[in-house]
Amino acid sequence: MAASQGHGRNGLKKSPWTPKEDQKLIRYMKRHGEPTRWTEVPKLARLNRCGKSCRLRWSQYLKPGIKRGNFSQDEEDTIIRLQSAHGNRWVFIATQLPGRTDSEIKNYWNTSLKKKLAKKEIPPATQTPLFQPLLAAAVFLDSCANYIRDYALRLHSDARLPNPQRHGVGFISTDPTGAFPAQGPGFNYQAMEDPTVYYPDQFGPLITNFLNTIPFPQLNQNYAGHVGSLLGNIPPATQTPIQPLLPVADWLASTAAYLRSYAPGLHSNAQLPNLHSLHNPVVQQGFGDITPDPEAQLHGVGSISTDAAGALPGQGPGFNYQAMENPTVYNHPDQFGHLITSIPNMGVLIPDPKVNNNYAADLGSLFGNVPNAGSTPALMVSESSERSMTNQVENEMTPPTEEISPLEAWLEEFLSAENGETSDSFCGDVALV
DNA sequence: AAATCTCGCAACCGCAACATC
DNA sequence: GGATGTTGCGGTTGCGAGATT
Repeated sequence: MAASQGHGRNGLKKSPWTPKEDQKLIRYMKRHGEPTRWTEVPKLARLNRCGKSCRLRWSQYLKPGIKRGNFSQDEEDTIIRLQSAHGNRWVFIATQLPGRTDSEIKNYWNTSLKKKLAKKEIPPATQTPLFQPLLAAAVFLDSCANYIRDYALRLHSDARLPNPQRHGVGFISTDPTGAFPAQGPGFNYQAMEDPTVYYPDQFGPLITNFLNTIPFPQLNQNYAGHVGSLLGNIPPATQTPIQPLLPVADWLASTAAYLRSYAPGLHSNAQLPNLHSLHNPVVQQGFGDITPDPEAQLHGVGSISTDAAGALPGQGPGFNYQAMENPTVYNHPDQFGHLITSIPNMGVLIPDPKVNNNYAADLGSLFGNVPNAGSTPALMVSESSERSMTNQVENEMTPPTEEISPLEAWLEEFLSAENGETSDSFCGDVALV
């Protein structure tokens, strides 16, 4: 233990908990439930401990439902994946592993998993220059999605837009002081063009804060434009607000999931086919002395992709960075489409074609900031497993449509290419911009 | 058998954020 | 608005059991 055996300066005990102490604490918790002030607990439970120690003992070891013992392979995989994507955010990681505590996961990581990974000599993805910006973007997109879900679900059925005809774009905003007088608690749906309609725009500062956290000016611009256009596409007159809001949240969450899934795949020895296409000093600096391929200028967009079978020749293991518009740059078919098809439950897709286009354009901006990314398979990304709740609500609210979406059309085309037609035709279709 | 090493775990520490006075 | 108290989180440390020498 970090502290010396026995007692601290204030006379409180600082040593391993005894079964007798555990029983006292358990008894107290059974009688009174979780306290609002832990500092009161030692006194009331007659324990010679500080409140902090009691809280820790209860939340990490004594609380019912806490799972002890060896981690399963599934749990291990989850920890590795989440740690890679989110860093040492043990509390968050613990929420994905029912019954496990943040402390236990942290210990397991520090004592076991880290060493295992080191033995495999996997270069830490966190060292790559793209890693942090991608995750920063993912975190923000997730928070936006949560915002939207949270507020959408709180909407009353009689919630109304302040003046959609006049202001055009409705926008979601939070008001820290409470609700609009005429609307449900905690929810504003205000005109973005005219933030003074009800209150000063609260969303602006949020975006500003976010933009300051990531070193991708192009992403920033595209993001700001994107959010506006995304929400601007909502036809407010024909639907209650909840219907368009949830797909928006879906979109944001799926984009975040996409970023998270790719960031960990980056390796420090990855090579870019076209460094210049990124137009980003952070990335260029990070990749050091790699000489850009002048030929690659033609290809425009570099895109991150994984190769299920291994690496492309001359690149790092498990990582491709290839030109998306021209998958034959390295004489390999595009690996990106294959990866996407491996995502479970793909097919629950974003309903608004405009959203799709914006989405693809946004990805383009992330990976190279070139126009016309709209025909790339990036359109297809959807990780529905992370949004089951939303889907459930959405399915209840939205009547099923018979129309085939552009995304589904693309998927059919892709699958038919996979099932017999030459992969060249598939790649060509996808690659054309 | 004794000494030493290694490793996992439990507990504490320090800091930041938040709440209350 | 500032001071003080409380909580939550990630990092660190030392004990103790088992393995190795």
